[in-house]
Amino acid sequence: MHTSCIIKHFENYSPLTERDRTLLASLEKSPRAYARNSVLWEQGEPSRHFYTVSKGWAYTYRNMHDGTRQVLDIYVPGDIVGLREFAFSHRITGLALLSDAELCAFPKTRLTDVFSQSLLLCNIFFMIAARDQAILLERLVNLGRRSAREKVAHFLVEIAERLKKTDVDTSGNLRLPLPQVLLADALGLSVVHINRTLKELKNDNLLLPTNGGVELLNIKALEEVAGFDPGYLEENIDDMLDHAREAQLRIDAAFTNADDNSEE
Amino acid sequence: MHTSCIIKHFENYSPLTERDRTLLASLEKSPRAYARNSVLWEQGEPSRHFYTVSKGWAYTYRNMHDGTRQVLDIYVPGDIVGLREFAFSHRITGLALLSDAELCAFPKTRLTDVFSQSLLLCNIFFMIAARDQAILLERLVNLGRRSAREKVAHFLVEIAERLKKTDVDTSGNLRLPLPQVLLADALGLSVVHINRTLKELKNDNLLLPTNGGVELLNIKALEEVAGFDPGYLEENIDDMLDHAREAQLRIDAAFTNADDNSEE
DNA sequence: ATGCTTCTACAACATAGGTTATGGTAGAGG
DNA sequence: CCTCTACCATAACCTATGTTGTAGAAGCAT
Repeated sequence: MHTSCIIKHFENYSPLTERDRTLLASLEKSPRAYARNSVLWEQGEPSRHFYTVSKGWAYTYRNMHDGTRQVLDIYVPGDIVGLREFAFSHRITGLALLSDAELCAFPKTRLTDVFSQSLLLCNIFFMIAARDQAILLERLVNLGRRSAREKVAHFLVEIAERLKKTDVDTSGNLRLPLPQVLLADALGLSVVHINRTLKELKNDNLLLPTNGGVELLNIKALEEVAGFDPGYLEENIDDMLDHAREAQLRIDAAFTNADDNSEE
Repeated sequence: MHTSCIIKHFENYSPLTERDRTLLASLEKSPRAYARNSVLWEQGEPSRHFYTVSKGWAYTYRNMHDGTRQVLDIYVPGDIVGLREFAFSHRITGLALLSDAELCAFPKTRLTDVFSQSLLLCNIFFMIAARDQAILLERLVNLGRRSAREKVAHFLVEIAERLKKTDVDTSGNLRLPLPQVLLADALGLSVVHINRTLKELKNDNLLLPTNGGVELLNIKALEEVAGFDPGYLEENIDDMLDHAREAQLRIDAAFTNADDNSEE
């Protein structure tokens, strides 16, 4: 039996009890493979499932009326996709793949069941949502108040940083499978200008545009260029999770107590 | 005794049981008044509380190294502030006021307690987080792929739309207390260009820059200019909440059962 | 009133980034 | 092998928006 990708992901945050693990596994259908450039859904379609990315790269986007598009976020292995549609019956963004990938679907409605059965998992889900927000926030800053050069550097560095929490190999030079059109649509720039900017950064020996992607040569220096401050990726959650774990124990105790009594 | 502002806010989403109401009220200290331009916190400070806005306007921002700043979101009465720091021990953005205001604080740590005691409230909190994300997403699109004119129109219209769900009077012309510097910092433009753009929109009879704010004269036409699609503000959540309510009933039943037995 | 400060207004000039166009390369598929 | 399709590269030219600077109006403290 394969190791569930969502369990692996959650154990990045906190050790899980056997019960939590069973619970998580229960809401996961087996992973499914998709080809590069597949569109998993378009904006407007009904949204009934979340997905976890177990292999490969994905991105969400929004098509504009004038034919342009905005890329909103990139997903790497271990990320959860679609959480933000919790409050919506329809997809508010499209999802497509940057590489061949494997994703696991699980139904939205079962999320509340999980909440009811494990306080710890409920808290972790909430934290993941908070982290997603922090990333979007930083992306906002990026679009609003940085030059093209800084934008590109910051975007690349952030993704490199996120990859570190993954089982993707990040030793040596890192190659990100991000074509220049995608960078343009993510950063609100034109492809031409992305190209100009990459050339500049290449001349400074910071990166190397390769076919269909970018190879990072000097992450440290890129962080410098970007004015990158990793604070928004470093959650500090142990307090909260301890609290949740204790509360869970109290609940369990109450239940067991009642059960014991009723069995006497 | 005053009506809790957070209860009012939550009842926008769903009717609450008496128990839910008590629970919510329990985590709320009484509202406190703050003066216009107060800074409630700076980025980097420890974050121990959430706030609900019961009166007035607030905004979050991020100061950049080069002295510029990015305004990230505006808050109107009924909004919850600080949820995104759930996963962080420190503030990742600053919070300041646009007008005299009243806010209620409640401690972060108690949120997990609420989660454990009411599935419905837990779900509503999650939905609010999802909605916040949807708003940030739209703001991203705004910054990435729209002209100054569209940006301004979209931003103003969105806020007008959000005000409708509030007990603020939205009949007649709406005056938003947003100075031009704030618009600039929110939309990634210079004050001068904001000024130019407002002048244009004023010539088209769409709005009227008033002292320290903007009066909207023709929201319909502004929506046209912005290409505004309100979908991202219209959650569809009844399914999820029904589900949560049922699950809560099942849990309660199990508990009561056990209790009854133990008291026999 | 007097002077602060904050916000608005507008002009002249500068530039980052957009647009259009053309050509190149590498892989995918018949 | 040839064609198609992605993606990349570079050039010439254009414009939306930024920068700097100056000035006036409105609110606020003394």
